[in-house]
Formats: sequence, C-alpha cells, structure tokens
Amino acid sequence: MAHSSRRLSLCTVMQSIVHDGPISRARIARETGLSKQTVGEIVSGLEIGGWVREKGRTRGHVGRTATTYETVGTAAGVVVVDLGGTKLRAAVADLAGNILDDVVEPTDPAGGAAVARQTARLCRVATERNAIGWDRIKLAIVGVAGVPDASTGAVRLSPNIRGLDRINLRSSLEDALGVDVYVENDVNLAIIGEQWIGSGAGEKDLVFIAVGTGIGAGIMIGGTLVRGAAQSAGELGYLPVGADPFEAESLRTGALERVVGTIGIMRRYRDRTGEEADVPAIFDAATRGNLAASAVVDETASHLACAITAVCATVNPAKVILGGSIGSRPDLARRIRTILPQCAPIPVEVETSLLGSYAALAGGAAVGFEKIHAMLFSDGHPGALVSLPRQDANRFRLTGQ
Amino acid sequence: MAHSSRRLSLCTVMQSIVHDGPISRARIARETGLSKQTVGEIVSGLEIGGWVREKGRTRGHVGRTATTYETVGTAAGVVVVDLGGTKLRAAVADLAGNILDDVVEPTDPAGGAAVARQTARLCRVATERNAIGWDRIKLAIVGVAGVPDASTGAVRLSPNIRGLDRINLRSSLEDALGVDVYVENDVNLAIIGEQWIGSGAGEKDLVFIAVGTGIGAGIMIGGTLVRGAAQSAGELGYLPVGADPFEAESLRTGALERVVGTIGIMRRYRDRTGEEADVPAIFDAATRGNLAASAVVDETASHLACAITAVCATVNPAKVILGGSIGSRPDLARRIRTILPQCAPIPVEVETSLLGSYAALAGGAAVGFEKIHAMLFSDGHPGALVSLPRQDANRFRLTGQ
DNA sequence: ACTTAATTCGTTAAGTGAACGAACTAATAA
DNA sequence: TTATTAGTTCGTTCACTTAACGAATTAAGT
Repeated sequence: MAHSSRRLSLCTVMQSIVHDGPISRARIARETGLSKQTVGEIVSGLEIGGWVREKGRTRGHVGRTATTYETVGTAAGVVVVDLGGTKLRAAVADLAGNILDDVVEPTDPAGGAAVARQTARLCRVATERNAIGWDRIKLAIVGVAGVPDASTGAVRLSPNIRGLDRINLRSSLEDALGVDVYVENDVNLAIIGEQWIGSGAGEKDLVFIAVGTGIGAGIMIGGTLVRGAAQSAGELGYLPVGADPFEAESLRTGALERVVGTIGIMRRYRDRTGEEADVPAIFDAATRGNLAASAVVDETASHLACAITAVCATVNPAKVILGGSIGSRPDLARRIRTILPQCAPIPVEVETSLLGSYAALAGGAAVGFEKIHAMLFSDGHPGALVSLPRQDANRFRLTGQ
Repeated sequence: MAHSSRRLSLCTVMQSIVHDGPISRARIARETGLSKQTVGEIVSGLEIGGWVREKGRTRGHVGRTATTYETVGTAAGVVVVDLGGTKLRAAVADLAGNILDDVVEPTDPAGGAAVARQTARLCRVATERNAIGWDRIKLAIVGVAGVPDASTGAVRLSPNIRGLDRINLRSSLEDALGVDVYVENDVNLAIIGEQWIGSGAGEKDLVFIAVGTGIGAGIMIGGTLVRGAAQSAGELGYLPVGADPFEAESLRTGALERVVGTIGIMRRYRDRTGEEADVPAIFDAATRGNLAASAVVDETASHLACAITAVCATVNPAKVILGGSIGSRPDLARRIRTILPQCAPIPVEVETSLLGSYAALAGGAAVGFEKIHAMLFSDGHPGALVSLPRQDANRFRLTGQ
C-alpha cells in the first residue's frame, strides 16, 4: 500500500470541519493532533478542490484572529428516496449532512417499471427544488419495503408495491439517473435515521420495530446494522408469539404477524364483537373507552411485549423504538410500557419513533453521507472515515408528516 | 498521530508470516504489495526482536533459493482458563496461535477466593507443562459462567461457583499472576472458539446455544460478538417460549429455562411418570424407546426449536451450534432438526458443538491471540490487526473431553 | 493615549521516518 | 550460457514534525 497516511489526515481534517465548523486551522491542529503545517496544507488543498471555504474570522480573544473554514454543502450531494406503498418521497442531503427540502407524491399504483420511472423523475425534482445541480449528485440511496437482492437488483417480498420483484430496480435507476444507486430495506434505514437524529440518538444497541400491515424490525448492534446471513434479520413476524408456531398458517404468515398485523387486529376485533372496523377505528374506540376495542388493543400490546422480550433476551438493546402506522401510536407504546415489566426481566426503554415517516429518509441521508465522504476523501481506505455530524430532527417535525 | 504507517506494514508482514509461514521475504512482498526492500527491513527487525526466525530455504524452482521465515511460537504466549462449575482447565496458547497441552482439575468447591488461588496456581502449572517460561506470558484470558462486571471485576449470576460475585476475580488474578487478566463469559468464548476452529468455521453469523443446568447463548454477528447494552445478550432462558412469560416464576427463572433446563426436564418427566430420574437417564431411556422419556425429549426439542425460531427471526444466523451438557447430545440435535422446519420459515443449520468442552478454551486462545498481537505489533492502532491463522481442531478431539 | 508584553495564527525552513523504484549482485534450474 | 528469482544498496519522494519567526490582536502598565 502506497502512502495512505495522507488519506487518513485528510479525513481527520474534513471530519473536524464538518463536525465543528466553522473552525480555524489552528484549532483543527489542536484537536486532531496534527501539526499546523500539515493542517494548513490539507485545508488549502480542500479549498482549491472546492470542498471547504473561508467563512469568517474569530474575534474577541487574545492573540491574532484566525480565519475559519466551513464545508461547502453544495459541493456534492446525495439524493435520498423513501419508496413506500402509498407515498414516494425524495430529498437531497448535502456534503455537510444537511437534509434539504423533500418532495412527496402518491406512489404510482401501476408498480414495477412505472414506479422506477416515477422515482427517477422525483429525484430530479428534489434536486431542482433545492437549487443543487444534478452534476453535484454523486449517488442515490433508496429505501423500500422488502428485501433488496444485491445480485439481481430486484426487491423480494415487497407486499405493497406490485412487480418490484420482476424488475432490476437498482440498474434501471442507475440507467435513468447516471449515478450509483443503493437500494436498502426501509426499516433498516429507519433505525439508522433514528440512531442519528431520532429517538435512538447516541445509543449503539437499538431495535426499531415497524408495526403496520406487517411487522418487521431493523436491528443495530454496536452501531452496526444487522442484516443476517440471508438478509432476513428482523423478520419479527415469524417470532413464535401470539399463535401456535406449528400451524401451517403461522409458518406461512408468521405467528406474530397473524395476531398483531392489520389483518390480525381486525380479525380479533371481529371475533369479539361481530363487527367490522379498521385499525384506526379500533384504536380510537379503545381511547374512548370501548371495552372490546380496549381488550383488543391490550392484547396487541401484550403480544408485542412478548415479542420485545424475545428480542431483548437475544440481543439486549438499550432501547426499542416503535414505528409504522400502528406502532407509532403513543397509546400503544404506553400500554406496552405498562405490560412489559410483567414479562421482561431485562429492562429496556420503549419509545415511539421521533422521526415518524421521515425516519427512513434520515437514515438514507446518513448512509449517503458516509458513502459520499468515503468516495470523495477516504477512497475506501479502512480506518479513514468521516463520521456523521450532529444534526437535529427539528426540520422534520416542522414539515409535518 | 506520528508515523503510523510502519505499524501497519509491520502488522501486515507479521500477519503474512503467521498465516502462511514458513514464507520467504520475496513472497511476503508479492502477497502484501509492499516492496522487497521494506519487507526486508521489517523482517530483519522482527528477527532481531526474536519474534520470527529462519526456518529453511525454498527448493526445486527456477532462480535463486530463498530463506524462509516462521513465527517463534515460544517468543510470547497467553494463558487461557476455562473456569467451570465442576472443572477448571488451563492451557497456554503461543504467538503462532497454537494451543499447547492443557491441564484439568476439579474446581475447588469452596468457591470465591479459593477458586481464584486455584486458578492462578493452575496457570503456572500449564506453563511449566509446556516448557514456556512464565516471563513469556503476556496476559491471561479467563472464561467463566456468569456475567463479568468490567467495573467491579466481579462475576454476577454465576450459579455454579459460590462467591464469585463477592471477590474481584480480575484484580486478584492480576495480583497473583502479574499480567493483565481478561474475564469473559464462557459461552461468549465458546462461540468465538467454534467460529475459529469449530462447527462455525468461516461463518460470520452464528449462535452458540448452551443447554445445561441453565440456558444461554453466545451470539456472533458479522464476526463480532454481541454483548448487549447491559451485557445481557444471549440470555435465552428468558425467551417467552414453553411457559407463560407473565407468571412470576417465568419472570424470575425465565420461561424457557423453566422447561428446558435440567430442573425443567426432570420435572416434566416426573409429571408424566411419577418417577425421579436425572437428565442423562431420561435421554438414555428415550434412546432405548421408553415412550414417556421420548415424549419428554421431543417436548424439549420442540421448545428449543421455537427458541431457535425466535433467535433466527431476530438475527438470522447461518448456523446454530448446540453445546452444554444437554445441548451437545447428538440425538437432541437430530430431533430438533426434524421439528425445526415445522415452525421456522427461515432455514438455518443446526449442529452440535465440534469442540465440546474445549470450545471456551479455544475461544480464549483466539481472543488472547488477537490481544497479544495487538499489544506487541499494532499497539492498539486501529486498522493494523493480525487476524487469526487457520488451525485445526484435531488436538481437542484427540485429547478427549 | 501610547507603549510594551503576552498570546495566538499561520508560514517558512530544516530534518526525520518510511516507503518506493531502479540498479545491482547472488544463486539456481533449464 | 540464459532465464529467473532472491535479496541488497542507493537515491528519491512523500508526509509529517519541530523550530523559528512575522503578523495580528488583546491586556496591562505608565
């Protein structure tokens, strides 16, 4: 290996500017341990390359004032997509780790190639909306419900979007956009987003459980995503909880999914009352004090508490974050927190998602940030990494869901 | 950071010699990509330091013959201990990754400080037995049933050895031995051992389930051990399987442990037959065709299949390795393999431990190898690592259990 | 108000450690 | 003898460091 130390120093300096910028060269030297000269060389290199620029000068302290430098956010960016069954959302994240304004559309119900075309178009729209030239976009991160197959580029087990398993989503997007495209499971992106700027900020061992039509989880251990030997980690629908796992139906749908998925909740309500109601209606009825609805919700909470117990006995996360259309209801989380100590001997925090429907987008931005910095500065060299800067999640809460 | 590149090159060369030795300098240069000249400098440094030595010369090929170099195993070593409830075992692992002959004693039933003294003594005995001077021992790795607390040095939840939670095992061993001591959970070491030279060789996502008096697991994801936020990962006894997890007894002992632990199996046999029998007797009776015993064993296998399903739904390992006094019985594994496809939609291999009661020792040797090379050559520098060489497990099978 | 001291920033210069390519010597098979 | 591989020596380049110094600023003293 030829001289890789410069790469490392370069990343160290870039890291310092991204995290603590605007920052003076002298302070970079102090904080990184590099000498002033080395820092000076590297910073002028970065300035010539257009990656950083002078921001201003320090004031009000003894000694000579210093020029401060900051990242040029618009120097490069990634486009981030959350491709859901009903909504398609795209945003741009810049080199500084800022997530710019997002655009949303209903997902094309035609599915397959139509959705791929729609996605490519929305990526362009998102960049135009943020006055960042398409030539600055270096790659795209796409979150999608289902299991992306790295070899075929298709997305398996995607229940809400038709025909995603019959096209090569990755290569069709790469052709349409002209940049590298990374397709990732949306729940995996969600846990990354929550760990970066959401409910799991700072924690290294987290589980994000998405409860909706189905149930799935993103698992992060020691700051690293768990994918599993066959990309099937977090398929909590198959937990042997809530129904007999040896029944054929459990083997097909998953024992837990049979009882806490949308269909399972509606069935349990119908069995109790003889009436048909959708999930939001059942939860609303429970809130209003309807006994049968309340029992159904409690039952759901109880099954989920068992599921959380199983997950905690296995990987012992510091926190479990609940999301998805059903999981993100605060009343469900409250009931789970009440029940959990009765079956889980190992304590764990349970919270609803802070980022809501923006979790996957934030996670995609995080992944994109790391990939783009690796591409531009560390060049795949291990050990040289620019880690995520601290950001806040306020943007999302203002924008609404 | 001052010149860290030499550290990296040093580790690369050492890695090459440990893995592929005896090896010539020219081949090291070819395989590492370093220049012949740099390799020459580093190798002569290593030779002067006594870490490697000339082994012989290449023969039978065109061109000048080359001198080959190999690791000097006895240059440094670690002492490895498996501290169990009934047996105390110690061995020495050398710099080349060889595990030398081990010594065994029954564990002192007095527990606590007496066991610590016994352990320290057996460490000395193990080194004498292998003609390696104690001054060459750089550190000790101790595997123990229970949860080592890094801050206090005590071992919590150690059911089989009395008083380990009331002494500082780590510091008392460090005082007695004069080297750094690392205390680790025995199941965690077992999975590391199995991944290195046992049933899980080559796999990156593995679970080792020890079924005996209690039930616990070591989990490895992406080649890294999963410890959990409160060091409680792998406490599978608490899985909500086999008994109602909301009963007080389940909360205390663990739902799964109630039914598949030694006590649970004996109770289930007593409930069926009215007779008292220990676990080996029950398994032997089942093998001989006794219906009640066979039903108890099948029940056990069925509960364990559910447990495996739960673990696989969460982390999706490529393989589950069964160990412990009950788990290592091949007939149990066979029954589990029969039942598993009926409740686990995600396929997984199930095998019994190849290393048997030597798994933790092998894991300790692996941890010790990595630590000693980090200490001697990479000096804690990230990126510079000497990885484990390929070894075979034959030593253990010859020695017997 | 003006001078002086202390402090900090950033540059220039000189020196060291590490790696490389090129040229060379050495040893061996064909 | 020739081709090939091993290993050494030499000179160069790269990256980083320490040291010294000029420039800019605040703090303090007169």
